[in-house]
Amino acid sequence: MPRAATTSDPFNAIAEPRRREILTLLAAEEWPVADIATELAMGQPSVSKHLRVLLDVGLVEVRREGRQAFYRTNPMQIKAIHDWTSRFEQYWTGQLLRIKARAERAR
Amino acid sequence: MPRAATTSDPFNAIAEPRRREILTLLAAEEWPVADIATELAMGQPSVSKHLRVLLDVGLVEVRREGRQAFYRTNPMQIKAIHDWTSRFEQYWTGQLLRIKARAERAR
DNA sequence: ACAACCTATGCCGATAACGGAATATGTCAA
DNA sequence: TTGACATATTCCGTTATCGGCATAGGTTGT
Repeated sequence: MPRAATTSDPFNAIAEPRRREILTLLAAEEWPVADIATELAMGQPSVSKHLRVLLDVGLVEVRREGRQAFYRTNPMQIKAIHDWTSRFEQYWTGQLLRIKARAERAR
Repeated sequence: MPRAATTSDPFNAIAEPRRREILTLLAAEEWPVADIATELAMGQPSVSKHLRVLLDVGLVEVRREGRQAFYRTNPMQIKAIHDWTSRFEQYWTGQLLRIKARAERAR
């Protein structure tokens, strides 16, 4: 059995490097599909398919205007992933403090 | 072409729900393989395979002692993912502020 | 209505991923 | 050495995923 569908799990949607590129691009402002394809050197159908996945998990939003579709990142969904990783924050700060202390003992 | 191998991309390794469970369990303290399997109700070979993936991308570390292998989460690698999501932080805080402002205007 | 345009979807072949069962590797104790 | 124990790997069948190409939908302008 393969993993949970990309269309239902934000973590899985993020797993694809191309989709992370798209999210980064669309973070600051909305982009039409064709421009995304040009900017990231991808085929238009490929971009549309990735956007479809990102849309299904709520990582992007669309605004349709005539025959164009403007996509933009929905940061709140990325916050969900950020929050999950934050649960480990106490451990890596502890680790960083130990590394720092060791460095100071060494000099 | 499928996506980048789980063994080379931390984001991809994290995409599997079972592996996230393992990481959460191993965050506070190290665990031997058999205990992980019992705790999470998974088969031992399955756990070993997931740990292998997590080890390859550096998300866990091992300490071998006799015939046991104690695994623990390596928080620094999770920090890498955390850092990527942080690039979007300015956008979701902005979004939260707008929601808050709208709520206050409404009451 | 027709053509140009932008975007979405369907089909294809190749590939990686998963779980489960069996088995291999390695370690300890008698 | 032999057997019990802990973990790792291999094999197998099933399924999701990706890119590329062709094409379908929907919109605008003539």
